[in-house]
Amino acid sequence: MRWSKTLIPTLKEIPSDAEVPSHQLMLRAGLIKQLMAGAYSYLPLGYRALRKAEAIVREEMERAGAVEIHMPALQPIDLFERTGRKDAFGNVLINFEVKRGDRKVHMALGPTHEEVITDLISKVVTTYKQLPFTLFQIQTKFRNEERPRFGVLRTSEFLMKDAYSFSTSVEQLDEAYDAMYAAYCRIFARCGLEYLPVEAESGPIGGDASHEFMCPAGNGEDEIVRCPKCSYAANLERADTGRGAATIAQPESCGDLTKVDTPDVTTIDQVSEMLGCEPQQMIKTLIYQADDKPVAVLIRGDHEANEGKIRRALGATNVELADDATVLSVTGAPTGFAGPVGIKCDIIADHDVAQIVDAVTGGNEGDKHYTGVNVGRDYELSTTHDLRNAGSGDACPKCDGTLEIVNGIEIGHVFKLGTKYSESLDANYIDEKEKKHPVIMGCYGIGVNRIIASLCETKFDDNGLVWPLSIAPYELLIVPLNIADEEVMKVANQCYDELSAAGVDVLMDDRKARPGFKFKDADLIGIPLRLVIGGKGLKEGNVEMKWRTGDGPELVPVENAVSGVLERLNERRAAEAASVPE
RNA sequence: CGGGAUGUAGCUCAGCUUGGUAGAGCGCUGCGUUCGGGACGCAGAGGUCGCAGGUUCAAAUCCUGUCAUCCCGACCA
Repeated sequence: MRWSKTLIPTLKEIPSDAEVPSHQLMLRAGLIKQLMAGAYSYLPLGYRALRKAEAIVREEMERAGAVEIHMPALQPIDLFERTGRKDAFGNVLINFEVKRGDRKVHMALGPTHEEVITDLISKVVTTYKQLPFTLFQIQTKFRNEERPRFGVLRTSEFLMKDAYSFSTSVEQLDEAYDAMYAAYCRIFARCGLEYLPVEAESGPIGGDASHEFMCPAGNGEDEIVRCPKCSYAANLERADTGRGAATIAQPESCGDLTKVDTPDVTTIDQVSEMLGCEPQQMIKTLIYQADDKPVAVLIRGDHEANEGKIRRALGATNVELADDATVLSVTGAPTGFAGPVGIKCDIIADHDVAQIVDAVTGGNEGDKHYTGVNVGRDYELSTTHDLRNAGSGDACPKCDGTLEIVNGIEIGHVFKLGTKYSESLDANYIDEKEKKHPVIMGCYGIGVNRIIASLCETKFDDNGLVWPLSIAPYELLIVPLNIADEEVMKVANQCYDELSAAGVDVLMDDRKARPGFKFKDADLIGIPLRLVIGGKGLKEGNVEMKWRTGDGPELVPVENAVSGVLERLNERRAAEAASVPE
């Protein structure tokens, strides 16, 4: 492609409404242009990069045995009503009514396709002989994000690869899951991304039923807990701590249990300020409704409760904070004054709670708190659990290391769904004995735009983008320094023709511009290899080659220009391929 | 949905406090000189100052409303 024939509107200055690196660079390098919050046009360079990522995703899906299909983005709303996800999605689901003759049709723009594909399967699969298989598609998804942000990192319309596996047994599901997991590792490695598979909250199936693939990045919206010493990594929701159950005994010396007045003071911060104590001296008492049974959950004041852990510790299927009426009936006080002393329901506590000597808790009476609360004397515990979010400094659950928290961008997610959708949408098969079973499903998503955005967010320097060869919009940039010089243009055109014919993605900067101008743009758009053809070099019979991040240019005789480029590109391709796991 | 900020030329911004002919740099067009890391000169084009009301003889500037964008938080199958 000749620069003069395409559209690459580079910007010298940083647009004022871009804050994170990927947003700034994608705008400056002319990859994208905003239409509205959360919706961007992809310009030629951006779209080429996106399509290269898409091609890699497609290749690896097929290599893993998945088969491509294409489903409608328009979906009837009743599918979401049948799975209960119309309410679950809430405002995120873009849905509307359209008129057709004298009736109205209520439809949604697909935020994902579990419903549609399960409905499809329910209509075409009848017997175990058809299973297992995995289908995938690469398609635009729509989600009404409450707050789109960070340029292309979080948008209301985005390109997603979504795959779904259909199995008759857990073993088949595991096989499909492992194949997708391996394919994801290859995809992100081929895309030149740093990635980290982390354990994720897996819902009712439990076990290692869900992994998120994260790209570590300071501006990532997700928090990852990981151990620098071993390979343990999990998202904040899911991360275990290496703490064991506490020994539960009344402290040897402790103060008296005292009830104090704390009018209208309900939060940890307010109480600690009024009573002059630290939050870690306090016990947060949260009243949860666990499958319709109220339970008091004790967490140290400075910690955050983790509902997934609470649910697992209680063996409950559903856990949510209790309403005010329940709180009143259990504690005898309005919300904000709950405490373990004399409470009228079961109590479970986090490990750290049992260690607190002379704790401050709610008084189970309006406008009252207790001080000097001690386990064994003022309330009883039989054991303790891990009920809170892990934090930086906690012990690793897998080794003797110390956990740290890093931010990341979620670029992929693999998930063992089980029969949630097949049951609600009647996707069944019959086994050898003609017995009917719901199909066992898995789902596997990749945000294709996020591959590009994550690269832009993590691979750049002061001068601009630094693409890996595999995703770069063009592999080679030919820069004739003076387009008025016939000899220069002759060589440039010849290289362009021959390299294009050899299958190289070539961009030639044929603009009438001064060399410095072209070099700046070349760095900004970050094409990996640069071939500079100038009058000075040609006099000596040379052209120049330079990698985007390499040291100064390398002189190569004109006659070796084409073969030199091909050699270098092949070497780089091989080097990039070498980092891809089997 | 709560909190904060910003809307003036394609981009970055000044002008607003104290109302009185709409500005700069970059970019763009033409001509000329240049030509190895965002050149220079000359001549130009380009803006209903986000939008709508109001106050005023007069509003980019003051007031009210509204819309949009960005940031923080809540939310995120």
